Amino acid sequence: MKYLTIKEFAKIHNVNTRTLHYYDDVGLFSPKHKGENGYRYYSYMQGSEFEMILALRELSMSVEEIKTYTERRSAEHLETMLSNKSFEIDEKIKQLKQIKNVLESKKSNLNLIKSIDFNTIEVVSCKTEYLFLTPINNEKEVDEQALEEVMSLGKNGGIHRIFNASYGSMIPVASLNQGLFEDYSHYFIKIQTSKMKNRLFKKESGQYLRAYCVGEWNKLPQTYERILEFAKNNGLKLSGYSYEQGLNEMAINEMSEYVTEIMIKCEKE
Amino acid sequence: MKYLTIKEFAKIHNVNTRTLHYYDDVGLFSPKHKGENGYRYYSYMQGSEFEMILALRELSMSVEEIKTYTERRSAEHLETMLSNKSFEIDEKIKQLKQIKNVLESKKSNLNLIKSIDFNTIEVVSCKTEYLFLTPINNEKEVDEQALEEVMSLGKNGGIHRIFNASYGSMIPVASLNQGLFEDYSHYFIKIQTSKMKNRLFKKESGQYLRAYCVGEWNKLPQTYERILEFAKNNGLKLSGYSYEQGLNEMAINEMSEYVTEIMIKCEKE
DNA sequence: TATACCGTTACGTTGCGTGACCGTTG
DNA sequence: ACAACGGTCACGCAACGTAACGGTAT
Repeated sequence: MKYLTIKEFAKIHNVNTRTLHYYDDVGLFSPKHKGENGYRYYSYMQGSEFEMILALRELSMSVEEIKTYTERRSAEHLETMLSNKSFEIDEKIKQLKQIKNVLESKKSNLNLIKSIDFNTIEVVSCKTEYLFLTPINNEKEVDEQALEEVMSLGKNGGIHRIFNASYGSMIPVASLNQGLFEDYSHYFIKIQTSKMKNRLFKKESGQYLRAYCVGEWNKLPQTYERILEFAKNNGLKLSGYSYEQGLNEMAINEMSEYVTEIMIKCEKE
Repeated sequence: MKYLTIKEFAKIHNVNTRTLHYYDDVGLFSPKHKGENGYRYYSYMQGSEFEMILALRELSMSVEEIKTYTERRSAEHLETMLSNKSFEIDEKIKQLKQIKNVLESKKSNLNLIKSIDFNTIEVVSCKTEYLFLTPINNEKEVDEQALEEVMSLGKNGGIHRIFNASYGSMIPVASLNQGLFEDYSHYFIKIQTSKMKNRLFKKESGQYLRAYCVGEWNKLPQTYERILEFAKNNGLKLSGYSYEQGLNEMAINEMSEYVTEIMIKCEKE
């Protein structure tokens, strides 16, 4: 039988020779023969075993895991492992698609922002949303348990985070009416899920007044004044909270370009 | 404004505080404020930036890459990056699907093997296959260039390897007819691609005699004798090469269970 | 005062990449 | 004699995890 030197074998399988050294050292994959000179000689046939190892590596199995598998080789063992991996691949694909969705939505958001006239105040209709709230400035504690649950929700898809969440803050309309434009009562995280509704704050569907504020936080009071005037002129009754949300933090370098979206529930009087 | 301590922030985003320390150290992501006591205070609003970083991390971008991006923030920059990442995700998904196919085929192979009667010799029809050959025991060199090309082929899918390849060896029928059952002339790697056909060895489609050999290599000569007798008794003319291939290396612990599949082109005389 | 936080070292981990240095092979 | 291999150290890398030790907030 003809043997391949380490370099030949490495080239065929497109890995660094160091990888073969390493796998030999840790006992994951060793050459069929070692010469008296200490040289490693690989059989051509070892290729399929090695490619299998590389495939498992590609599925981000650790060397240790792959090793324990190869050491207890058997048909059933292999079969269950293959099934598990198949399943995991599907999960991973789901996860990637989810992240892709997030990125795509960020992208379309960017385009949306381009076309917005930040001076216009409009009334738009919104669907119901669910928010995880953190109260500010009072004795109430964060609902730790709810937070746990929100986190564990994501785990269903192998993701234990809330990539797509948007973050914002709320001011009660009552405060606005008193001119207290910085009386923030809560921070919120928007949760996009159909489950767990009962443990989250429900942002009602309906008509919302929408305005924008460009620049630093200190420009917000002026915007609120404009909003209140607009509501008055158009016979709109505001209720609930004002929801503030940054739109483009990821696309700007200076706070002067920062765009805040403000939404407040309203009704015709 | 209310700030979150490092632990609170870490909990919300489901990371270790050390990660936040680290990101602060390397300048990727720092708290909005530092107290006189040196404490890190994160603003709630930093959440969406941080989640973005986590999303990019999930796409296996290095900290350095993410950093260079966040440092040169701009709408176009963000947009092209998002587009690139979207594309890469699709590639990654393709790759995962490919690996999954490999695993699935290994699995069905396992089941097939279970149901095979290794004593029967049969004539079956095969499709054309393309093999990358390495000559044994003669002056001819490996076709380095062809190997390069085979390797680079895979790169089209982001994969630069040939996971699903099966490996085997060949004996000329002429040698078999002379009783030279160990006169191996080539090793082969089966390439499953439609491209590059002209640089690869073509294993013709047609009728093939198929036999199995269970156990060590030294059992092969006996199998070849049975094959030759079978061919004689059935008026079959063998031609070309005998193709030997291991079927279950990954599922066994002892060579005594090793199954070799032997295929030889044949025609009715 | 207790204890649960915070901070800063600092060492360990995985899976190799990249030498350095020296012996072998053709 | 030569280059081009091979071998064995051995150090370095990312991206943190996990203490260890001591200060701070409540």
